[in-house]
Amino acid sequence: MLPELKLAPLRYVLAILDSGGFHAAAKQLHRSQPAISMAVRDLEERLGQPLFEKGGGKALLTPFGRWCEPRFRELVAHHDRVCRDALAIARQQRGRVDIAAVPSVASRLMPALLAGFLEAYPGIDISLQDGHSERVNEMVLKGEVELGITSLWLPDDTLRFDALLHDDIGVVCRDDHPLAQKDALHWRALKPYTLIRNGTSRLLEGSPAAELLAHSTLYISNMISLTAMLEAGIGVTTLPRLAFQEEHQRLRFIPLATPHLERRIGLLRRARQSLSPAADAMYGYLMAQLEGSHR
Amino acid sequence: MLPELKLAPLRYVLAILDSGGFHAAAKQLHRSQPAISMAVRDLEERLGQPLFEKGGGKALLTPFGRWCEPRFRELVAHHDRVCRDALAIARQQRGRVDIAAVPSVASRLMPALLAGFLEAYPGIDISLQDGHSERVNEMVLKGEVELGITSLWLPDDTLRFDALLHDDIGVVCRDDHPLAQKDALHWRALKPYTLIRNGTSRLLEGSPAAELLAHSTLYISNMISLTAMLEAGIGVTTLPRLAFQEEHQRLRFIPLATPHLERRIGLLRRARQSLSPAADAMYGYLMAQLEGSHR
DNA sequence: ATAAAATGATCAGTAAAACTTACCATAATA
DNA sequence: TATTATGGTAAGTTTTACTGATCATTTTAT
Repeated sequence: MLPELKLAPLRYVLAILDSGGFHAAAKQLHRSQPAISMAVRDLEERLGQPLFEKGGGKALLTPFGRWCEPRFRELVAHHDRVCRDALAIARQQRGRVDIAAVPSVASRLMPALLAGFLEAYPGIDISLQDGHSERVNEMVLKGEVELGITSLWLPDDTLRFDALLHDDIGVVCRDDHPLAQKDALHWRALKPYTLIRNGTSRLLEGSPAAELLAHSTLYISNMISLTAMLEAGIGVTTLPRLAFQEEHQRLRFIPLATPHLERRIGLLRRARQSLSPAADAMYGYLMAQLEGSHR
Repeated sequence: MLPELKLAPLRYVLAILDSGGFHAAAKQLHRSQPAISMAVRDLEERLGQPLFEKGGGKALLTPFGRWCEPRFRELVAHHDRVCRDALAIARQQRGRVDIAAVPSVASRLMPALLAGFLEAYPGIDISLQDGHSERVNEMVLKGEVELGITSLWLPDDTLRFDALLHDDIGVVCRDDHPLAQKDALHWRALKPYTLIRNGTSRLLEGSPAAELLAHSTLYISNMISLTAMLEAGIGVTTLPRLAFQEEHQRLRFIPLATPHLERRIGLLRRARQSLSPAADAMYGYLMAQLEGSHR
């Protein structure tokens, strides 16, 4: 029914018009002149009407050709636009990544990392949102973000986790607390004190130290509230080192030596789903930057 | 630099998405399945990114592929739109003709002709304007109209004239005028009477009757004014038969027998310029309708 | 007026592309 | 576990697009 107008002949026609003749167009397009003639003739046959006047020695458009010219230009321009945009995205010169990270990573690690990424990939837009690890997990799973930076939650065959760094668990208390002078702790050393649980406390689960959780009666999810509690000397808590905010001068972080606990922070992505070029750039960048640096 | 995205592979991709698989798309497109696979792979290589997920058995888009899909659809749709419109014009199902005609033809011949044309070519828009032959000539020459219907003015090698009909020159006078009873006239019979010249009077030039013009002191260009003058009995005039309005009951048309003068009415178009498909339809229609009918 | 140079068209042969048939590997289905 | 999907691969064929040589006209220059 509809003949297929290939783009090359359309370009030939436009080149003829722009350069003023078949020979000039041929040179411009690095083709032989008969190639141009034949392509134009084929195009005219498909359309059922000549585009160029046949008589004179010069290449002049017919009225039909004059009607066609602007549409051909638009169509070719449209093609080139789509082509250019697609390539820019494929080449990671443009695009967008949506990332989610646990708050500690988002606030402690990402600023420097994103600054470097923004410089390396100036055309890529980034959206970063934080959430606790469960929420990050869910966002990746639901496709709300392409990449998550989190501690591994539930190993899932629809998700893929690539470890980036290990983050030791420790105890945080005020500097005048009896524990504050220690260099390393055994979990039993915490038993006499009030333990404030927080969002990261479930990292203790499955270890001997889990016993502490059972005796804890205070749970604070918000990090700001938690540090306020600790600064008020109400109790102690456990935190991964990365989640410990060093700028609080009266708080101390003491590594938990026995059991040695750590969370594995890494990149989370859907397993059977490839990344967008922009996300792939981010993925590669993060892997390269954090490879070995904190392990 | 920019790779050329051929339209066929884009259609393949869309067909895969619409039909849900490579095999189904192949059947729908009347191609073999490997043809689809190879075209898609080639397209992916050109873009530098896969469009479909490789792992699973099903045809699922990558994020990059999801970005591409709507643009591919738009591009293909754009192509089809241009293609369809161009074909409609080429096939004379749509388009526009601008015509100019001398007033007599415009009012006496064109109504019936255009009615027929409108029926035969329902998609074609027509613009008809009238003007004296010199003006029609100029409009065709300047490209203001594609076709003129006029008596040949100056044979010009940039214009082409195709005769349609011969229009006899005669004398017009009131029914009580001495000449009104004659069947045919010799030019000298006019000498005693007041001759009113009009726009068609120069048709007498170059004939013996031209002598009459020298003695005429009244020139009326407007046909309504001219008939009013004739009805008032002020004088007589010469007119081609087609320009004589038979609905004026008190006016008579007497053919000029000696010299036998006629104007050749025909189609005027630019010589070295082909017609738009719509104008070509009009040209062919008019030639067919008037061929022989009035000659 | 004549020669020279330019225009686009034509034709045969060739290189490139797109496609088909046959077959393979893998994943979902019965 | 056999079956029937899926899509991928390879060799061979058809189709398309192109080149090089040549021609007919028209325009330009002498």
